Amino acid sequence: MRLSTKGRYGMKAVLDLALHSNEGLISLKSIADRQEISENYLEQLFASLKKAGVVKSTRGSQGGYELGRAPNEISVGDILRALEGSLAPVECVEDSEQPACEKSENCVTRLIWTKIRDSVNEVVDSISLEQLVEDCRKMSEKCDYTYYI
Amino acid sequence: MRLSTKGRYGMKAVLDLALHSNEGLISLKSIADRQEISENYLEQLFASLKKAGVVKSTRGSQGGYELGRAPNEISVGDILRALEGSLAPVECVEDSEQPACEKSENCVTRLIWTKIRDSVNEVVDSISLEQLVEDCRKMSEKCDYTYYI
DNA sequence: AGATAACCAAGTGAATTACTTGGATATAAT
DNA sequence: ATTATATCCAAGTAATTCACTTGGTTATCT
Repeated sequence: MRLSTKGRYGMKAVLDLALHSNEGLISLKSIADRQEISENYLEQLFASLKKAGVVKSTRGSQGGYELGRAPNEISVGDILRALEGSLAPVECVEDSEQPACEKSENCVTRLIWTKIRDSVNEVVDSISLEQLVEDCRKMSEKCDYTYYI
Repeated sequence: MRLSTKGRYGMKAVLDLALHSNEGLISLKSIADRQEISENYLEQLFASLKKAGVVKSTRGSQGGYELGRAPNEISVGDILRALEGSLAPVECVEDSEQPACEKSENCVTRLIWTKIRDSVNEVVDSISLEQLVEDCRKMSEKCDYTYYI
């Protein structure tokens, strides 16, 4: 039941972006340097994030990324699902997936997987990026938020 | 965030065992046949389940497995954690793990992982094997519970 | 003695993960 | 114009993990 590095790195990267949003466009290189993540790998993650509308980009020199929406309109769930896909514990309860298997009507274990899926989604959807930024500021007032994420 | 086959197969197998518990000791072969899981693979899963006290075994001819405790004292969480290890989404919030990383005190994303972990554990600990058996009986009264799991 | 079934360790092919490599393209500064 | 800086994009790849299989040993009942 582990999150992959996509979810973990991506979460750190987007929070980093949010914390530096007052500085205008942020390059992946600067995020990569601060968070010690491969810049090329971050590119892949940001492609997914962009597709989901979590971030938007400006190309060329002095270009970079910014948040796609206001921080209070981006949830942890938006970020994680953009990177990890569905957060379902098994394939047969993926939100999109309709048919499941032919036994799904009489499947008791499926009820378990559904509850786990809903519970996880509820948690991650209840936390906004805005909240995280606030928490971060409270945690270390004189910190430059460079590493402490 | 997917469960591995250990968790999925193991869950099915233990429920199968519970549903057939009136028949005395149950061999892995019979579970393997009914649930269409490799018997040798089930052996590995049941080694973990036994270690956790979820099942107990009797060796030799006519031997087999039975539940280690009453069905109302076995939770889905007991079964899944026996098979999957901690259900934490990242290493740094594994229940056992103490040190995490040196930044954990000031780590905002860690709060997210903790909430996900707690939420998942809450769900799986709230469902007992007894409940599942009841649900199963209700679902198909005249079914022999062979496949519908 | 034979059959049955749990117990155990190690091996293995396939799939996935976590990247890297090597570009092309767009834009601003010089 | 040229250069530097960035995003964008498609493949490739080493390492790890997963999902088993293989080949036994040991215990118990008939």
